Amino acid sequence: MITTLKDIAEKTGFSISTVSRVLHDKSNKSKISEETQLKIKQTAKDLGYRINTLARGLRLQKTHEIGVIVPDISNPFFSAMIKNIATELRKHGYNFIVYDSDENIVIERSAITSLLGKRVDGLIIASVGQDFSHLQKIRNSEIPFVMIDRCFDAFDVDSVSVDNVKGSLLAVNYLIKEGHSRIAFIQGLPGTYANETRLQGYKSALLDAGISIDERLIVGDDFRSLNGYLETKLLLKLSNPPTAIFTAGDLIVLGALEACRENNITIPRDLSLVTFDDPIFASYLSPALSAVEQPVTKMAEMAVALLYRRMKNPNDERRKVLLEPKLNIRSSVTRISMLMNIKHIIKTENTTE
Amino acid sequence: MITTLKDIAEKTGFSISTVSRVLHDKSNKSKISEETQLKIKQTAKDLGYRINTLARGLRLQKTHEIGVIVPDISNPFFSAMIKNIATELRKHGYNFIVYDSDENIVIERSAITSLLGKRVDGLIIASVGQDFSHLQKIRNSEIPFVMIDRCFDAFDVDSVSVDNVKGSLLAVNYLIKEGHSRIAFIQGLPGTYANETRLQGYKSALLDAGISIDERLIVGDDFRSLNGYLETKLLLKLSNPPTAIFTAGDLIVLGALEACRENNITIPRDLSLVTFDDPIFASYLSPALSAVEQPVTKMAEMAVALLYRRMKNPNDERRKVLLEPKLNIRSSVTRISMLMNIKHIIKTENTTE
DNA sequence: TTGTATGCGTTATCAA
DNA sequence: TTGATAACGCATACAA
Repeated sequence: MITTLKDIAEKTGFSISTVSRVLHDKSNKSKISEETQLKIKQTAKDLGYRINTLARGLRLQKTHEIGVIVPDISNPFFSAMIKNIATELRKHGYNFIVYDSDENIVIERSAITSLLGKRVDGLIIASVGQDFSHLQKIRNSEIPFVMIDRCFDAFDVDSVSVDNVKGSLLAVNYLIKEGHSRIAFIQGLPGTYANETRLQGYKSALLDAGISIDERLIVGDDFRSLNGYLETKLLLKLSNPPTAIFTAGDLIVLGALEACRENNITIPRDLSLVTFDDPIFASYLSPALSAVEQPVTKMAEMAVALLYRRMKNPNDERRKVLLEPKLNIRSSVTRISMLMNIKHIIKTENTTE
Repeated sequence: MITTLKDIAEKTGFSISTVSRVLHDKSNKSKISEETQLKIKQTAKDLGYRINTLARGLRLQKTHEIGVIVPDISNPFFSAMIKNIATELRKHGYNFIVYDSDENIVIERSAITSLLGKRVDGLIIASVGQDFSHLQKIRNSEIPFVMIDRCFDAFDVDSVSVDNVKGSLLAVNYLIKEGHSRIAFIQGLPGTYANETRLQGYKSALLDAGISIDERLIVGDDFRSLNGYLETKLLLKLSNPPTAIFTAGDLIVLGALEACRENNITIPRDLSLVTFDDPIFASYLSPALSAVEQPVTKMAEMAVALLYRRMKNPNDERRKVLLEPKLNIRSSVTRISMLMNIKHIIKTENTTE
């Protein structure tokens, strides 16, 4: 059987309250004799007592737990984020519970329900992000929460994300500077904050450079690798294929690489590639991948800081923090001239039946 | 305020039990009039009622939660494992809570305490694995649990892991077949099941081939990338450096690659490389990495199956499941002749000051 | 068909 | 210094 305070009380002859005080009350208010303390602590140990946090949480109306929801734990960006959030929360003495919504808003909703059912003291959410009606409800209740990475412009809550528009600008401007004008964008999940802002950056970079937007070069609908694979295959089949691809996330680019390899496309010779996100393995890929890096650690720190502030001062004004992205130039982009561009087109037409 | 059954009872005029039955009792035992049901359900919705799972768990002595502990969420192998466990548990209608022990046995212990405090119905643990006294306690209590990936031979519990010895044999035999005899092994955390079994496979492969073991070629002490980096640097400085390195995990090999790049070592020309674990990005690395693949999905399925079985039949005999590894040969290994071997040594001495 | 009463394990208030 | 008791929110045996 699982040992409870009652068991210890019966065994030692003291009351439940005394046992509880000895075992859990740090406040030192009531002085309990050394002898009693020792006896109780010893039998607690003997019986393998472990506090029931369900009961404690119920009684205290506080769990000291923070709920965290991310769209995909196996995405290196998010697993790094989780690690950093964990470290940060531990400093504040909080525990946390992670949920993976699998990029699925239905699962996200049930994750929130589940977390609120557990009466977590706060919530950090990287939303799938197509809709925020379910989040509106949280904001209206008194539970503190902050959004991270996947936010909504139109939704007034504490949030921290990277400046996605700027990140895309950095990447696409770089491609343009290297002579590219047919630049494709493989999107993540449409309608999500991360995707729309990155798309926006892509478009304005082109527009600013006087390059008109070719809608056939804006493709894809998912942040996972299969999407990158499929869309790259299709892009390569275009009669006038792009000379460069900019992908919206680190998993997408992996799929793109796979497609290129299958089609015997050598990067950067035949095709240039830049991606949003800069996973740990980017510099070891073949070729080393130029990528837009997000400040994950800082994002996690900020998110926890915002959450903590909101827990202490529930009525502070809400803040939206935008962090700086950074372009890491490696070797997946080639400089092209007009002539090379034409050569490239002819060649691609021949190789991809 | 957070809505409770009581609030709904007061608002509708029915008793708490009736409300509870309408909202949660699927057993259809007590017939409650359509009218009552509708009224209660409606006000529950209006008031934004969410069940308090702390209270329910306390009352039911069942939480329908499974605790999962892994040494490092950001390790692609474990994050993939988590995803698969999640999928599998969902099928059985279970929720789950993940903890990251950060390869730290102290954190692992507190994770277990925390999880048991939450009264999870079962536990799946990939232990840091140097010691199992804390796990012994769990086994002696009645909570079902299974170990995954990181097990203990001497500890009789349900467990599922890959045949690590065989995995190493596969990798090292392959290197030997390609002409290598000076093969280094960069370990993970010593004293852990995964590490010791992989080391054992490494050693017996060498011994079987009549190659004596050079202890200077067995290095490292951690599954993370920094370890791979440092040890590779040191190995390259040896007066008689290895012609091949076998690493114990996917993060280690990333560090090794970094070290090689910094020292202008070209793989596989100057050095061959094989690793345990086959992360999603292995085939896109430069060069594509030959790797020992673990059947993650099957491992997760088996773990959940074992756990489920133990929950239904607590007294079944305990099982240790060993799954088959698979060597994926790509292009990080070169065949060497005796002559090349000598050339290599001379060259390496020149390049690495 | 619905209500009453009890207890799950804990903490806090009040009393001794 | 210690104990009795109520309450947290819920589910269920038993009553009505």
